[in-house]
Amino acid sequence: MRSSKQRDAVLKVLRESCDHPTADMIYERVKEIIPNISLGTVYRNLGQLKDEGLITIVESSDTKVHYEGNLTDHIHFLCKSCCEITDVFCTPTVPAALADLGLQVESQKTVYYGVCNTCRDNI
Amino acid sequence: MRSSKQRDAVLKVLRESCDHPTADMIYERVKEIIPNISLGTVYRNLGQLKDEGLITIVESSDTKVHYEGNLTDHIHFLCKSCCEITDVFCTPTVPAALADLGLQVESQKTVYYGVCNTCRDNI
DNA sequence: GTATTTGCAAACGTTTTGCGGCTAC
DNA sequence: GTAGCCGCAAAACGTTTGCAAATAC
Repeated sequence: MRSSKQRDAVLKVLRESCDHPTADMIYERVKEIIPNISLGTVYRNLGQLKDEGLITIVESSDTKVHYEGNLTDHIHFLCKSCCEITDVFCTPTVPAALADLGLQVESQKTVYYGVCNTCRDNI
Repeated sequence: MRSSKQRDAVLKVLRESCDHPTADMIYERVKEIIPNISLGTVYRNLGQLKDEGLITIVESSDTKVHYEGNLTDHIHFLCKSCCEITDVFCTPTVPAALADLGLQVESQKTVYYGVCNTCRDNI
């Protein structure tokens, strides 16, 4: 992967974003640095950065894909009403930490990542 | 919400699916019950069933939306390789339960649901 | 010099929507 | 009878891709 100012700008924007922006939100922000960047370039770079493990995708129930530039270990609080995701940095007892923030947990969903047995056998 | 055989069929298919099908997967399965159902109807009913809380959306990193008809409390194991989601029903120590299934956890992501402070103030 | 990246625009796949006819109640 | 639902098809939306020019090394 060669260096490019477009990719640097996309990564910089994502590192400085504490929300979980979609591709077009990132596009709008990157345009402030490189006004003539194209949306296709943003998508291509997001894909490459993801493949390199420099950014992650936030699992969402949205049609749009949400990106995350903060790789620090943390969990997400998702508002049922506005769907906004609040980052919560890990503490021994997460629900207690959320309660301190005034956030009342109604339900939770946990996703564990790894390689399933079928795939492991095929590699 | 009035009853309709189309919506009943969509719900039945989802209740009997242990994978986490997308709208067009559901469409294909419902067509076996109601051959002339249209894709638009499937989408409309999925939206209504979701609004009624009878089904949920699986948070995914996909462009397509995945649906879930199993409302029993459980967590998801997502394969990094094939992206397939395995349901794991709750046990006191989840990673141990996964180890018993031969699934090695590399990382995890937890999402808590509720209503954020801003939304609570606006209601 | 060449392999990678870019901007642009067209193509693609998923989801939503408008419409006239049908159905449940 | 009428409000809600349907099938159909077109539109809308997010994302991907092909191409010729520009760029990094």
